[in-house]
Amino acid sequence: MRLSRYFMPVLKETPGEAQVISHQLMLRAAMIRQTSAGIYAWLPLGRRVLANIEKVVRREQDRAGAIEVLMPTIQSADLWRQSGRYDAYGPEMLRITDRHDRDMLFSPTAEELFTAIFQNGSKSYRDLPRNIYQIQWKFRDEVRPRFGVLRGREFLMKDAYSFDLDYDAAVHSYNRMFIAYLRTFAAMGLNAIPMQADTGPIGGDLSHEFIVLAPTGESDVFYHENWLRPRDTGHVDADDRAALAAFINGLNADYAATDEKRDAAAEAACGAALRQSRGIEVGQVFYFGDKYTAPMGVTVQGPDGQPVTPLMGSYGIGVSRLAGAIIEACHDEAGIVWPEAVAPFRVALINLRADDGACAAACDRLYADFTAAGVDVLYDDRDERGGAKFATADLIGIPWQVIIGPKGLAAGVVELKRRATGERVEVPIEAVVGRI
RNA sequence: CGGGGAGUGGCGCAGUCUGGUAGCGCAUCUGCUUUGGGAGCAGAGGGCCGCAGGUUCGAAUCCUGUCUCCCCGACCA
Repeated sequence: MRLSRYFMPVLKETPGEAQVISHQLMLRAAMIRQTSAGIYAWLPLGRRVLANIEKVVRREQDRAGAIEVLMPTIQSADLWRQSGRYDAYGPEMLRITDRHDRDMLFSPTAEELFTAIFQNGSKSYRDLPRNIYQIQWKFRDEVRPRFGVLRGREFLMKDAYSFDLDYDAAVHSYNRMFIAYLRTFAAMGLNAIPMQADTGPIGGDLSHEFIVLAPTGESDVFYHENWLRPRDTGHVDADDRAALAAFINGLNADYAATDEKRDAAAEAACGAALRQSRGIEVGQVFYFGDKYTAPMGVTVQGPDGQPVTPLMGSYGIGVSRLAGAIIEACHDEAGIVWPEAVAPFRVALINLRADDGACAAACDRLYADFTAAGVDVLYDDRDERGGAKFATADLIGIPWQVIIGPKGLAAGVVELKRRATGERVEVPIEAVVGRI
């Protein structure tokens, strides 16, 4: 993409409405604009980041055997009356009336609809287990939205729902999502710690929140210092029920809990290794058995011909929240420092002298080469001074900067700068595409 | 929802107490110079001062109402 033709209105000054660093940087880097409290427009750069986060989430969900669907955002109140949540959910649920005065709502989560759709297509125990997910916008009418996309009212979320025949199988489904989550967050450059968690309005008796440590986080969290070291999940076979359970039980032997689930005895056992911090929740997994299937009358026919009520779990990842959470974890004084997996572009191509014919020609050629090689490149071909281009590239956090100026070009080299470390090396111009 | 604060060009702010032709920095546009870390000079454009009433000869400024946004708390993916 040529910056001279792009839509990327970066801000030199921080808007007064933004308090936390990720919110400030998302506004300054032209990722988002607020349209009302807790509701944001996603500009091109932000949209690319969202798409990249989705890509990672989708890859790990698919790998874990989950199947993607897409449900409506606007739902009828009927299903929610069946489950009893229409009254239980409270004012957080955005309620809408259509022209026929029918009660509708903007979905804050989708257990009811997934359960109904599942029942509609599943009659036999042979149809189990299944795990179905979507990546879709949700709305929760928070009393006080804040911190930009970390706590918006409208947010993009991956939500998955598992259906199993018995408790052991359901726990295996839970464990599969558990390890998929560890892999998902690790792939984005985050160390997300699974912590014993409250189940809230979803209900149920087994739940973990995945927490990214950050001083601006909203939750107080408590954990064993072992969690500061990221865990390797590469060797675990998620299809092996016993091995997976053993791995996850091993992880959970190290204490980690949110404020509501603190355990004085377990904390005492940690001794000096106990840590306290603030954290951002980026995902949560729940097991809740027949909480929805029973009241909604969902059954499949078992091997013996008798009806069986499937047991469920649900699994959320805050996709739009992750954009903010990653920035909280990955930034410096100059701006955002994107992990490669989610960066809006991989390379910022910086022409230091747009008025110099040789520089422009070399840049145009490199731009074509990068594009042909399938590398996402943002080409700063604006008629600006070098300093302004460096500041912009640093602000928006592109992992690699390829810098071309008249001096280097005369010697046949360009400069390659790594955003994360600031490290720069001179590379022969023909070699630079290969280096990335 | 309880408590606090704020709405003035795109962004950041001053002006409000004490009513009298709406200002500054950044950004934008034009020209010239400049060109390896947010350039300099000169000129220009852009604002029913959140909205609605009221007081007054006259309101960004005073009064009443209302909307919106932000912060602390309670609540939450």
